[in-house]
Amino acid sequence: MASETTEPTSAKASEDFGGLRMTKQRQVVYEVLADLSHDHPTASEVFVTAKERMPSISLATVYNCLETLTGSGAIRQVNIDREATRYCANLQPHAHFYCTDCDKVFDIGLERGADASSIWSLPPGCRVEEMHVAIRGVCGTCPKCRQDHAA
Amino acid sequence: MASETTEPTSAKASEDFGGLRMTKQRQVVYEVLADLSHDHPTASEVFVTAKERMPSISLATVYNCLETLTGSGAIRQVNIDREATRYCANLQPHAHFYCTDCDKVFDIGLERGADASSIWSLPPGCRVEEMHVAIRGVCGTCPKCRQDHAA
DNA sequence: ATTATTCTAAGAATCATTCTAAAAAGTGTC
DNA sequence: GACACTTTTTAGAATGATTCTTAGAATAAT
Repeated sequence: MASETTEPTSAKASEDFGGLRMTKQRQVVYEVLADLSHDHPTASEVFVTAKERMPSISLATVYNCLETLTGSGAIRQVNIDREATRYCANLQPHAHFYCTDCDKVFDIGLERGADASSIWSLPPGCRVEEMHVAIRGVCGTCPKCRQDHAA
Repeated sequence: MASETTEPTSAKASEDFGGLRMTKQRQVVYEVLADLSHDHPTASEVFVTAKERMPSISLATVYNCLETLTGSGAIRQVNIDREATRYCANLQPHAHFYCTDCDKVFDIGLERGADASSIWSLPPGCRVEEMHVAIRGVCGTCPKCRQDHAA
């Protein structure tokens, strides 16, 4: 697949994402997501913004790209209940807080030194691959909350 | 079931579930779920078993009942990614472990004394209503998983 | 007993997502 | 640069879990 002799050919941004081919569409989708990451956009929302930057792109392609990027570990899926899957370019371990009032999703970091899996009494022999923490609640004053997490 | 001493009107099992009317269908759905709770059945799976006990029941009614019971806090929803919602009669705080190998869902209890929400640095002023923890991995306990480990 | 309210049943509708088939783009080879 | 080959994109159809709708049944209130 990826022949790495010397690379005077086309610059391969693909190497950043586990050897997958970095097409223009994937680039656009990734950039849109990185830009909108705080909003945790759905596939449709990514599509809207991606289309502004590349009018020819299709929804199916956005789905394909999001799946490929997720598979390569470049982005993460966020599922809150059974609502449309949202996507997130934040790769740090974090939880998601869904405000039932303003309908927004916020990233919640770990307390320093905390280990999210150690509090669960997992049976011996089982191997954890992924952990998704979704917290529902009310964020209080929504504008304030948004400010607090804008960083 | 409900052994009230003096009750002029009809006995209300409803009082057990936050004042909602305990119809026969809701009763059946709840009992099915309590019986199958370890399996974390989907609505369709609940429907199959409920239909054995009450052949006239419809899928839409099972959905309605599950929603009502969830709303009253008698049962809980379990969502793993965007797969069909599963239901669970275990009301203790617990996480769900989804084995990607054997496709089963297990309840995972908290380590004693642990507090699931204290490890997250939640912004001040926000109120947590619910917390869903989904862990993906390989359970290593089922025959299939043990076989895969050996291989 | 009569009326009002809530619940159930069956099927249609919805909507996010996946699939399909064909065209397009990229890759490697001469 | 033209050729065969693989991967990706596109557009629309298909899928499947869930929700909606409407009429009729059951239950509660008057």
